[in-house]
Amino acid sequence: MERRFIIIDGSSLMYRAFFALPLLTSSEGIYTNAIMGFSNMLGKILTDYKPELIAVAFDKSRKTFRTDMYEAYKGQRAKTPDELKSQIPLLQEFLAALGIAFIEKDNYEADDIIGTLAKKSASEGYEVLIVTGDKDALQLIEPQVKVMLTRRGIMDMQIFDEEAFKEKYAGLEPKKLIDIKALMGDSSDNIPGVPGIGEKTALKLLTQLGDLENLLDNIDEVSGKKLKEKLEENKDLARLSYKLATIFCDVDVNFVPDEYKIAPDILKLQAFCDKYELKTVLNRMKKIFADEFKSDSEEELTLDFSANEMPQYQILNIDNIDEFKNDIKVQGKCSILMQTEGKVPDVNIKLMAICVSDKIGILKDDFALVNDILADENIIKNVYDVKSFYHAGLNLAGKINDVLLMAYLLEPAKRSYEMNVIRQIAEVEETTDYEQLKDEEKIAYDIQHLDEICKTLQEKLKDMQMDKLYQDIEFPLAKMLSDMEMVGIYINEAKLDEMNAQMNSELNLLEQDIYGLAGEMFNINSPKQLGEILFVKLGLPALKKTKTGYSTNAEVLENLIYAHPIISKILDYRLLNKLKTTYLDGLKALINPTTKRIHTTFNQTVTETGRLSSSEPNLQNIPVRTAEGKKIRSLFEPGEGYDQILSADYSQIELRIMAHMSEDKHFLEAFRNNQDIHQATAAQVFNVPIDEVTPQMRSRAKAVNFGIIYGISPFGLAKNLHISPKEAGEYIDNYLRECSGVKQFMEKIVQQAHEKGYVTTLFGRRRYLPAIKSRNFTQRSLAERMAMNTPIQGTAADIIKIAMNRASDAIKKAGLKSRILLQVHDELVLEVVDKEIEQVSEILREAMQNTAKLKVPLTIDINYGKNWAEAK
DNA sequence: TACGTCACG
DNA sequence: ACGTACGTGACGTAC
Repeated sequence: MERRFIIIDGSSLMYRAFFALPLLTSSEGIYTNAIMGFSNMLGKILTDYKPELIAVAFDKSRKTFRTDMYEAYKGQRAKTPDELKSQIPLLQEFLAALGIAFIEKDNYEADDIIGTLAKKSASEGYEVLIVTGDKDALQLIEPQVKVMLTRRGIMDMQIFDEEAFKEKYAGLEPKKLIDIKALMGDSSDNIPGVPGIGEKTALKLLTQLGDLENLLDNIDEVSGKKLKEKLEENKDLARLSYKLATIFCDVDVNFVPDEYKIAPDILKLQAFCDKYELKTVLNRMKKIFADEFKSDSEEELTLDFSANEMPQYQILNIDNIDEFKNDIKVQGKCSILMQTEGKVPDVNIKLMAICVSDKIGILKDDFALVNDILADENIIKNVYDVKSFYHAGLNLAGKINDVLLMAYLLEPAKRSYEMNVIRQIAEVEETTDYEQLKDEEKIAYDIQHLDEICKTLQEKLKDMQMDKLYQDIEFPLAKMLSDMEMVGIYINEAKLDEMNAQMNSELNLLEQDIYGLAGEMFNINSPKQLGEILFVKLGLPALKKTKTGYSTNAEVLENLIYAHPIISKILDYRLLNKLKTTYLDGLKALINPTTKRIHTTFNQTVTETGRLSSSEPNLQNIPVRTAEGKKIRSLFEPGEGYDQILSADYSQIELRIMAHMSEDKHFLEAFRNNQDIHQATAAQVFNVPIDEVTPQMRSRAKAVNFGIIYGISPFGLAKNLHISPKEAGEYIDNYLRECSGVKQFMEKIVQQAHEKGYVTTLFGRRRYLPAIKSRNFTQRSLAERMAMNTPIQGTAADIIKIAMNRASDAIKKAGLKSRILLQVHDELVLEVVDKEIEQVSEILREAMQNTAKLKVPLTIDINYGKNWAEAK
């Protein structure tokens, strides 16, 4: 057995747990959310790591509460320090019942105790895992000491060993965290650091000169005059910071293994949980310590499990699978769930559950046993997230009900569609404390009601007339998206590296120029520091404020461009820095080492309008508008065996949909005659012949057309055109008077939203807008603009989704090698071979232009070239 | 975690 | 008097 010692930072984890959960109270009014969160975390660690020894360290001073956090806390009444402190005795009581050592020492922080214990136990051969929410502890990492950090909330953990640390901190050793802190400081720990040095500079200096002492001895070697001065002036402060940042590993605590063995006392635990009404905590702990408790009190244990209605399941294998399959064939349907691991295109199945009638089976390794069931087109399958099945290489046939996609269509405004959310959408009650279950139990629990959930969701879809939307659009699209994701897109890494080096040197020059013009070093990336420099030190006029300070966005800066030479440098710096960090660094990190391609995720259940979104990386916002940006786009090239990147994009699809829906006669006519729509609009609203429309008139008309799509308002248009709201209002009035069809349509759609509470697309996709009844002007106005925009944006999304399905089928049917790689809302991007270009173009025209029979034609433009930038 | 900023349609 | 153009995702800073 492994000798594993887990040391928990009680202070920081209580604090995290306190914030992660809503404020809970027992009926006697005692706060219990921190203890609840803490016990969840403890339970998970005990189950996952089964440590031999465990200890919880605490700050004796208990000054573990930063006022800034709870003041900023939103969504409910702010939590107070007293509410946290009152839960500390509960934690002590809880740990005493579990027989877990609780250590605190006068004048020492939890970190110091942890450091000391880690050092001593490691030297006696223990594998140490420190669990904390405080990054400081990373300096304690050694070959035998790892640190587990909580990220968001408390249950999301990340383990750091030496390697992981180096990856995060520019290859530096964990011990160097102290040197980093000594330079950059830490406001939350009251470590001053050297003013003007942030993480970026600290890492650069330490990579160059090793450690703080060596750096302070060799300040000459540092580049940048200002930086040198700063270091020179603040030597003592840096040394003091170093001391403050160092965790003291020589506290007077002895490491006696026996003191840290876990010795739970069932009666005490029961009394504790009864007193504070922590039933789920008791159940969880009983399950974990089932063996210990069995000998003591058999009865308690049976009582315990009757509290939860857990499904019974069997582990399936070659010997018992046939009976299961027989049942499925007789029923003609089954439910299948799985858990996967790995990233596209290397996805493996971790766990699979299969359910027929009330029988639940779990497969742990030989997943191929059910391949014939999956491929049987006579068997209906209920699943969750069909795209992940395709990712795992499974061949699915027969009617597939994906509860994820169905739930999204029913309620597209949900932030997530975990199974518990879907149960709620299907109005199926949860009969257990779901979050407390282990993986295997969760999947068994999820699958037992899947058929019932599915039936409800299907009925709802049918009632709302969205069953076709599921069957004809969203479900087939999942396969298409999976194919695109797995194929990925090739990016020229050598060119990317070259561009990165080039941008780095340009950024360094700009940085120096900016520091020179400002007269000091500061963090250009910090809007706060930048605002201070521009509007206080340099005394430039502050034109706009944000809720936290001065606004420094591009619009503000452009207005100041003649006021000071620093402004244009900052704009250039921002542009280049954005391109480098988001695109060059961001894309490089996501190149798959095996395929050398980038595999984005197309999210099918994110937007409220029905659009797709793309993430990790987002390939729907690759630069195109500036010359510098186009260089990034030019990195995307056809992969091996392909000749060109081809782009097919809809021309003015949203305005065409608006024309169709509103039946405005001017728009219908302009599109039917294939006119330049903005020019035609200008002629109409400015009442001039079409060939007398000036470029300015056209660009104003264009802005108004955009405004119409977004849900027009004088303020928005005024801002966009840099005119007064009054003047903008006149434009709008004029426009709506001339285009009365548009006006009627917009009024009708807002009225419909009021009456029904939702708006729909041409294909029946629905978006609820409850705020439309709000008495708050801002919220109601926003809902009204959404009511106008969603049918247009959403219909465009429906149309391109259908087109993708059709195009993909046609390409497959024609047996072509060319393939679709990306969708960018109104554009499809393909890699093609030269000899197929004509045929592919023909297929795309047919698939995209004839998707929907609108009252105006839908047209596409096709372009191709040696890279994505040239396919324009 | 929240905010500001900026990339795209 | 109020105070916004619609829909996204990623990065960096500061809290």
